[in-house]
This record gives sequence, structure tokens and C-alpha cells, in this order.
Amino acid sequence: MDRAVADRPYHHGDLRRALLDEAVAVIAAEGPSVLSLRDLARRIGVSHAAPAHHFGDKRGLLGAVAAEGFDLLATALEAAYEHRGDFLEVGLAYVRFAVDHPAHFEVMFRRDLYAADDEEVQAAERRAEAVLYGPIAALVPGADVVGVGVAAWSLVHGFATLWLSGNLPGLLGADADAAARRVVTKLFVKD
Amino acid sequence: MDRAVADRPYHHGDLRRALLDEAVAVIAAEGPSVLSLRDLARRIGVSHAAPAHHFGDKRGLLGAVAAEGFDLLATALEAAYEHRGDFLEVGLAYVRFAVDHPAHFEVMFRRDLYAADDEEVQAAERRAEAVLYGPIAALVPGADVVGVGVAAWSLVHGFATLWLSGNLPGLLGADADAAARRVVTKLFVKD
DNA sequence: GAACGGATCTTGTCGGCGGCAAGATAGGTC
DNA sequence: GACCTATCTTGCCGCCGACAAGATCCGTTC
Repeated sequence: MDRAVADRPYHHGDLRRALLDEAVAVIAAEGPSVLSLRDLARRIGVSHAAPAHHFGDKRGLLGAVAAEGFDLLATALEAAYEHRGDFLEVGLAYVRFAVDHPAHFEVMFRRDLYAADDEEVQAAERRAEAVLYGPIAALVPGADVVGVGVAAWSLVHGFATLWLSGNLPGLLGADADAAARRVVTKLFVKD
Repeated sequence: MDRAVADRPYHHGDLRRALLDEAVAVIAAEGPSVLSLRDLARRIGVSHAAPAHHFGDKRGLLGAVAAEGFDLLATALEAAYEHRGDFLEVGLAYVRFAVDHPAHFEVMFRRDLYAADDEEVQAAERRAEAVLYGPIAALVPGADVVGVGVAAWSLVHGFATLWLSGNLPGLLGADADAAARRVVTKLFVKD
């Protein structure tokens, strides 16, 4: 820590990236309510006002985290759909994203944490939504696309939320992917 | 406001209840992140340290909100099950509870907001869980009770969460109950 | 190669918040 | 009427987010 204070050059190099990564780490470890710009700056070794330059304010930082999250999610869903062509796999990829990126996931759907009109967020969000509804219309022609889409989204989103918040009983085991498959097939597969 | 300061007696009478109600109102209006004990005290007209006496700290207050929420939820679910005997109606009652008590619902499932070992919360929670899993075993003997239970819970919980956070498209209309029925039947009813 | 201008970061300050401690007041009990 | 406990107040501390003003660095232009 003394080293960081002593050697550090006036310009960090990529402070924005460093702040985002550190923020994600802190949120994943202790939750977004604990996050503080000053603590973040302290961890990285810059002054307490440095973060404001890159993100405006705290909401700006969290908006950037959300935008990055929606972008990562869209990429993951697109990959799952293109690779398997199976809508079930898209749902499982949604859960996998949430488990692998809990900090992003939590911030994304906590709209009180960032500005509603954040353009960066909205663009990334539209990308993710397209993968959510597109395949349904293609795969299940004539279906109640909106109803089925929201049901599927609700199921995987609810499962991911409950899993991450530790609300699910231990009965499902520790393997999130297997548990998700067991649960999600209750909707997608008729028996 | 002047009046409140002038006339107020030293003892409030039911400060604990007043604080809880005001907290719920503030959370419903502006979200839990904005909530402040000092602002709460100011609204009610007591000193800034008065809330601490009843709840210990901020987490204690939010724990009380969560406990009250789980209790209200358990009551609502029990009533729905006993009245209709239909598990679909229990799911819809879950969504209805979330829409009718958004502040309670939000706090309940944000475990970072209150102490994990809050006994009051745990007791109320066990009550709610019993209504969630009990009927499945009774109504669908031989089924994958845990799998179906978590699927149903995930579906209604996900729908409620997405609905409350404003993530669902306008396509579903403004009537939460009708929308929920349209979505939830995708899981419960085979076509 | 020197001056300029914008981007990046620092220092200093302000009000508000949560938490703690010590004291004042009220209501109940013997 | 004395005591005792629950309730509430006042005063303080450190931390936080936001803002303003200034320092430092880098690329560009002439």
C-alpha cells in the first residue's frame, strides 16, 4: 500500500477499467450497498475524487456496470442460441451468466441504482431483449409469444435471483447448472 | 411541521409502528437505498437517535420490515390455498402480494439489507415456505416436489420481480393480475 | 521545440448520514 | 413518594458523496 502511494504516477493509465473491475469485485463480495467511491479510490491508490471524473457520480459508475452486464449477457445468450439452436439452452445460459457474473446481474436489475435514461445501458439492453424474444417467434409459430417469452424469462430470472440470494433450499445441491436444468425443464418440456 | 415540533410529547406513543409504516412508505416511493434513519425521524418528528432505540440500527429496522413482509406473505398464501385449494391461485396470490406490498417484497429478498440471523425473520420465513412446498406434495403425489416447487416459486418470483422493477414490456398491459395469470398458466397448465 | 488546450488527477471543503455515549423525561411499580 | 426501567434527546465522531479550484500530464499545432 505504501508502494502504491509512493511509486504511482500522476496518471493511472486505465483508471476507468480498474475502477469498474474493483467495483465488480467489491459488489460480488459484499453487495452493492457497501460500495463506496472513496473506498474504491483508496483500494486502487488514487484520490477520493478521481472516480467522479470518469463516471460523474456513483450512479454513473453503477450504470457503467449495468451496461457492461447487459452487453455480456447479450453476447452469452447469442452464443448459446447460435451454437445449440435450442431455446432451453438460452435459458440455461441466462442462469449461467447470473451465477458467473453475480455483481453485474444484481446491479443490472436494480434500476434504482443507476439513471433510468442511461443510453449506454439502454442500447445493451435492447440487444439482450432481442435474443430473448426472437427465437420464440421463430421456434414456436402461432404461440403466445409474449406470454411464453415472459414466462421463460420469469422462470430463469426468478431462479437466478433466488439462487444468488441464497433463498433456495440446500435440496438442489451445489451445482447451479444441474439445478437450473432440473427446474427449467418443468416449463420447457411437457411430460 | 412547526406544529409537530411544538406539540409533540416526550413519548411518541407507538414510535416503533410509526417508524415501520413511514419506512415502508419511503421505500415504496423511492427505494430502500434512499432510506435514512435521520430522515425517517425528521418526518415523524422525533430526534435523530430515536429509531436506534427500537431497532438497534438500520439493519434492524429493515429486518423488522422483512419479518413483517414474510408474515403478511404467509398469511396471504395460506388464505389463497385454504379458500381455493388450487395451487395456481397460491402462485397468483404470491404475485398479488408483491404488487400490493412492493416495499416489503423488495426488502424481504434483499438479504444484504438485514442481519442473516434475525430470528423474527426466520420464523416468519418458515411459515411462508411451508405453504409453498406443502401443497405440491399433497396435490401432485409422486412428482419431483422440489423441482416443481422451485420452478413454480421461480416463475412467480421472477415475474413479480421483473414486474416491480419495470423490466416487463408494456405488451402485457397494466393489470398485473391478468398478466400474471397469462404467464403463470404456461407452467401450471399443459396444452 | 515551444506554446497551447484538453484530459486526467489532487486537494480542500460542505452537508448529511450511521453509530455511539451520556443525559433528560415519562410511566409503571412497590 | 421513591425507585426503576423504557423511551427519547443532545452532542459527538468518522465516513461518505458531491462540488470547486488547482496541479499535472499528454497530444497537437504552429
